[in-house]
Amino acid sequence: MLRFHNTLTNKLEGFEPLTEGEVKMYICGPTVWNFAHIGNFRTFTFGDVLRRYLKFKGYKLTHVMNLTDVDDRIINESKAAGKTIDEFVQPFIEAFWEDFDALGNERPDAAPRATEHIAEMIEIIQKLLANGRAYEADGSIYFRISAFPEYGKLSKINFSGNISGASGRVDTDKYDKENAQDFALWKFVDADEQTGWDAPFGRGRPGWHIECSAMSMKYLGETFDLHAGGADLKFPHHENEIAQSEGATEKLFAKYWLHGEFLKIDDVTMSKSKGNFFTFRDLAAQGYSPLAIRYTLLSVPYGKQLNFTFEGLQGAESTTERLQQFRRLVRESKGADGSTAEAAALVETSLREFEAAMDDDLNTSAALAAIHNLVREINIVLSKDALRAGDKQAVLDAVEKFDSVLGIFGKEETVLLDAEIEALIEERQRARRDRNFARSDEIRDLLGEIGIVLEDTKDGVRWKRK
RNA sequence: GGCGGCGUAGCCAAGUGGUAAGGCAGAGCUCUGCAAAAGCUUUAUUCAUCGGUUCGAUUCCGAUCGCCGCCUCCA
Repeated sequence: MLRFHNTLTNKLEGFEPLTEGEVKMYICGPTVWNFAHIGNFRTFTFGDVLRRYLKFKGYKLTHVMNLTDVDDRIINESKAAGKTIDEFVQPFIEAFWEDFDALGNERPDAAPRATEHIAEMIEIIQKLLANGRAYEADGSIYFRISAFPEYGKLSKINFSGNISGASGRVDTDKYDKENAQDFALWKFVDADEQTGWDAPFGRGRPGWHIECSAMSMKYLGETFDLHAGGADLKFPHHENEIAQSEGATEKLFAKYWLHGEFLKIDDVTMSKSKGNFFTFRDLAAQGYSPLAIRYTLLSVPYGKQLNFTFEGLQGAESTTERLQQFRRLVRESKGADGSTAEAAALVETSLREFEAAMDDDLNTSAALAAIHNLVREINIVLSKDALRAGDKQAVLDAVEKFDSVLGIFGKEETVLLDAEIEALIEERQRARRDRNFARSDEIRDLLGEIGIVLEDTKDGVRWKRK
């Protein structure tokens, strides 16, 4: 039974979608004002594994992830650059998908942009104005928290007390709001302001949270199964989404809320001021493989903080190479026909443990352990030259299943020897037979220079690209 | 100040009231003309510290120390 930690109830709950066999899921996507960093991608990769595992479990899935392409920062920066929002944001959207794809993530079924859904946002705001849960003040339309008693049910923050006083961060005198916690749904702009949209209640631009309410409900319905995002979005973003959506529809917004925890670097929060801020592109430029980065992001369950270190990333590099090597060894094995009970049991155990781990709130650490155990055990069988043809297929099938969820084995290279490379390898073999080691080493070095690594095994020469 | 999480070998870490998964690094071995690569084996009497509950605690409770997050835009 698949279970998730639901932030809404703060419990591990069995997953029961609203409609049997179908899941509708929304994940908060990036704000495309800059290149996404690996912390962002931890969340999106978690979302990807969530997506893939739901499909693995046989659910018919609709998966939506938004792109936030309007907020104060984007507006200010695009103005400063003398560009329209579209012009400013476009390169970052392209870069985002490039990185997203390179990390082996599957694209969501829909990736709507906020600026293309202003009409839907306006509609929600109108409903809230009509039912008294929104009001105009101080050049904005605000959500009236006092009219939504359940406010705080996700983040468990108690607003009856002294947050404004204690935090010292909200200067209540500065606003004309009824309540310091009331948040903006819409901000009015002057008629001649370029960045603005006309609405029945006045020209303006949307607040920070309304977009996700509008887009999720448009594509998934007023009530849907799963809403996920980074832990930092819990409050205020997700809390406000709930307030706006449920405040407008009077219906449950999302049944399960999952939150991906933060990624730390050397035990410190990632931040530009500390100089420990890495984008995916930084790491790729340093020569780290997307596969190893993905493996690192998945090595710790999504609900726990992950401590990113270069030592760990280097280790992931070795680990993913080992996994690829394993699949290659199995693929190339030439055992007798038939199968053995032992090998079948190893595969069966590994698959069972893998699924049990993933069922347990996507415990990827334990799932990886199940895979590594199979790799080790089958390697032992392989070293005795005893992997039967039937078992070989079973192992390959298992690997394919694992990888349909985690995506850590990478693409299989089609091993096609260039005639030239093949000829050189043959020449080297002749030289070795003749004990002309000077020549054989020369050839090995030559191939090494063009990135071909030779491995002499008892079954002959194996080669791979470095 | 309020709320929440974490502290397990050199590093990344899973996990459980009954005696510590997995990966990396290290060490040894196999293979080999030598290498490289690969594979195997091995690596914590112990789970931040101090008390308590228990037949038994790393796991439950309390205290202490340290780290992280949210409360403000943020994955």
